[in-house]
Amino acid sequence: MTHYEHDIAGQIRQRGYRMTPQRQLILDALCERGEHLTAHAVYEAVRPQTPAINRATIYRVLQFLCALQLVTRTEIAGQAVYELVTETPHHHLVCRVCGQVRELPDRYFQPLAQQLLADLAFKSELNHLAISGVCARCQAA
Amino acid sequence: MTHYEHDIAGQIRQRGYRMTPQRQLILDALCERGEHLTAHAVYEAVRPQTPAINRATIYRVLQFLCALQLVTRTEIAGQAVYELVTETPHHHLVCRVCGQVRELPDRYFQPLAQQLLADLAFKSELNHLAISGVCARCQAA
DNA sequence: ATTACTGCAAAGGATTTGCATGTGA
DNA sequence: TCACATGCAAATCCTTTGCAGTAAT
Repeated sequence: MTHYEHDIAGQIRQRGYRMTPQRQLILDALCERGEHLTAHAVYEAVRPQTPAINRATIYRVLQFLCALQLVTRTEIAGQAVYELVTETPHHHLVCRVCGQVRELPDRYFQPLAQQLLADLAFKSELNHLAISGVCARCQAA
Repeated sequence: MTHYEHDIAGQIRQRGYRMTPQRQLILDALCERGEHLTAHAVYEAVRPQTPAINRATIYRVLQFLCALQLVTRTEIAGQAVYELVTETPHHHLVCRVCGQVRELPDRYFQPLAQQLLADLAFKSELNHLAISGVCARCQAA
């Protein structure tokens, strides 16, 4: 029962929805791992604790959490992955060659976000962006 | 037979692969439309001219072109879309509310790309990035 | 007591694969 | 010629949906 989950449970109820054991477990999984998890990985993480849980529930809950903007969905290397939205947004550098994923602090994007707002009045939600490229190690090789 | 396609045919052959009518037609479709096309849209665009073409071929050719970095694949609003890589890269602002997609010139990303290279030695390939947010019109509403 | 949520099972859609045939270099 | 590509059909994977029952508020 961490800070995030507490917060989230409150937000869910405030908006007129219900906090269920399934939703709690899925949030726990997303919180504990921290990494981006595929729907399948969430399913596997939750199953030991609730073997009766259904895949459809996983998908519905993830969709629900995305709609509430509590979770983000990104495609990395052709796979849909989900991650909790935190107070400190971050992004990902994905190496096209070795597949390594590295986190990137949000401050790299702040100038861009400001410019988009100033020039185009576009309010970007840069929460979990994946940037493809080649990492230092693979450039050397 | 445009500039791009000429170039591309050469690159394909140089690397030891073959230029087939199917590949040419798929490239034509991507070139003429310019927009991002789904695999299905490519199929529909090509079918009038080669009714015998198979969906599997579309997928195989798109995969092949992505591997050669002649085409990019991005997910926009949950849909995989493909687009020719051009000399003038561009990106996309996707409004979360109304779904509108607007092009964004590459120069917005150049400072970021330079910083990633300088700080982290990461050579980003910012070719066809989708940024989610809320457009000016939807912010007002 | 309501009505949101879940499990189940089946459907749906997108993408991949094995294999025989065809074709570009 | 001969390896690369395509067509066909079936398989696979991911995700969604209808419905009846269950549980959170």
